[in-house]
Amino acid sequence: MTNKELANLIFPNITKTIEDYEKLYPERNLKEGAKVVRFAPSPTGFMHIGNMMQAVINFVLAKSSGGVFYLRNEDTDQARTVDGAVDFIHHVLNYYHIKPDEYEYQGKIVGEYGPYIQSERIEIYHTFVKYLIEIGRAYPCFLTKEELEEIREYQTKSKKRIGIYGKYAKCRDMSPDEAAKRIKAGEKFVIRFKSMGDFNKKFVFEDLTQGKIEFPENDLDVPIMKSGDLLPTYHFAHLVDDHLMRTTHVVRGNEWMSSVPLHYELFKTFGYKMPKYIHTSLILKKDGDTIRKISKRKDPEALMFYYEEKGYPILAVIDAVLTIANSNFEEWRASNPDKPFYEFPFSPKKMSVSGALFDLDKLDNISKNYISKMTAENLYQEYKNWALKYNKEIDEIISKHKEDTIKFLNIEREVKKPRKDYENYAGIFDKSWYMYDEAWNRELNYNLGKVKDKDEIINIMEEYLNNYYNEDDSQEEWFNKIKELCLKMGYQSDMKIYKENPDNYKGSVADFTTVMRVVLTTLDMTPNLYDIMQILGKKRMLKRLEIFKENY
RNA sequence: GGCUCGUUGGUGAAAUGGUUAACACAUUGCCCUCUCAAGGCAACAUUCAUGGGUUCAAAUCCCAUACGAGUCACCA
Repeated sequence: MTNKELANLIFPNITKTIEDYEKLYPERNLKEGAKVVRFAPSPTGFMHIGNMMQAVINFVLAKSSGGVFYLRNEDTDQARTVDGAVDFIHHVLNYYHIKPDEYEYQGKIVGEYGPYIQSERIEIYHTFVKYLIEIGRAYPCFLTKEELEEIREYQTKSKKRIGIYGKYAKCRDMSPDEAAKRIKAGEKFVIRFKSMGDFNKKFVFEDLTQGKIEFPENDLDVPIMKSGDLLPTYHFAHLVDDHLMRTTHVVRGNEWMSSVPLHYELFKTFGYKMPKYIHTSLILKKDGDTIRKISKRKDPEALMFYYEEKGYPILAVIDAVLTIANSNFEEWRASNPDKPFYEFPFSPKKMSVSGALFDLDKLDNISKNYISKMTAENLYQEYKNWALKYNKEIDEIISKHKEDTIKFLNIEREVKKPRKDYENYAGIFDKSWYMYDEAWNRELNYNLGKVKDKDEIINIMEEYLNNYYNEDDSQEEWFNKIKELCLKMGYQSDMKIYKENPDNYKGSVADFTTVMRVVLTTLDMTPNLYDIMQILGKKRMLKRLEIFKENY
């Protein structure tokens, strides 16, 4: 029996050849320098921040070069597939507006190079596997789990390199006749690649991020097709798909670096041009004193749910990711504050080689800046969208008081250096609840400062609200009146004079306004009091005073 | 254990043999100020994992050591 006959025995229904596919998926007709990239997650878990980084890098690479960004679903591990993972990937890409040009979802294929779901490409893989068997570069292997375990144990004990190579590749030189006999007898087998590499020889590989790296040649006979569902392994699918889909740049996690020798040999065997590689560093997490890989289980911020639930602006998350991904992004952003992120000239060489800690403080900072630059209307809309999804009570309140909410959000906003109060939408209500009467049915804790005497406080408030406050006053008039009353009641309105002789007064104008602020909001730290009073109006302020009388 | 990569402050990092080791975040202090936020001004690595070497000169080049990471599945 020949190899060809053996191949036919294993794949009796495969009639196409690899040349057929070559014609079916021709070279893409793109302008010089256009990059074809892919985001190829496996649905074995929910999309996390590391995936996000790759998606963003891919998107930037494609957009900035006039290329193609496609999404491929790597679902060859059927056993570990997680329900909802695929939906979530699409949701995230949509939510962040980093949509692929080509994809396949809910039965719809967009693009000429599909199917884009690996489990639907099984015939294609089989064609390529069949070809390898025909030319004698792949073979069925009948080693059982137990036998493999034995080999590994022996190798470990005798300090040999671990893996199926050389004399350990027991089925490598089996005659096609025997293989056929065992297949016909119903024995389980995988297809292994027959490596011709020499571990003692080296070759140089160039990674776009890390530069030239010297590797020993691959000499492992790695499985390329699994026994049960006959799906390809990652390595083989990578070869077939990235060749046929005409990928020019592969962005993938650093954990793939060590399979480069295998991939190199695979591409060489078929005579295909290898794509360029950008191996991204891991995202790490500081856990007490140790630094480790960020964990989906332990770190809520690892999963992309987190940022949406907290209500971080999408562009803030993307900027934070790019800040980690590329060391000169921050500088670029500083000089191009209004450009879309995908115009950033991403340079793989500027990627950090070692893993980076994902810094939530940095995200907060970026996010505060973004939110501070939104218009109040815009922020209200985003805030409402968030509340609609994650907090119905807040949604109800802010919808009912839309005008006041926008006014409040606008305090010290339309100025050159706006306030930076909020890092995400989830945090807004905690910093504005006191503006809503409905929210006052909580346990009240008045954060008073120097002046704590209840009668004195009531005295100040009544005097002020009844005889001084006028809602038509400008901020300057408002403050002059406060100073006037404050002097009259034994406080000092001039901070400099006060500081010279603090003992001569009941307090300063700051202590005086703190009383008002706390009665009206319970807090000693709020945005501009004048604006808050304007929004509240006299009637509600009097009501707040009543509440104070009852609760303090 | 084999292979590969890495190690600059609390964090992200710049510097690619040449005076005081950029910048940003965080932290702390001061100023401004009705509080806060913002802003302004400071402080924060006598030193670039450690030890040798090359050089007039090293965080930068070489060697060794230590430590860390990834990988070594019919998982991706």
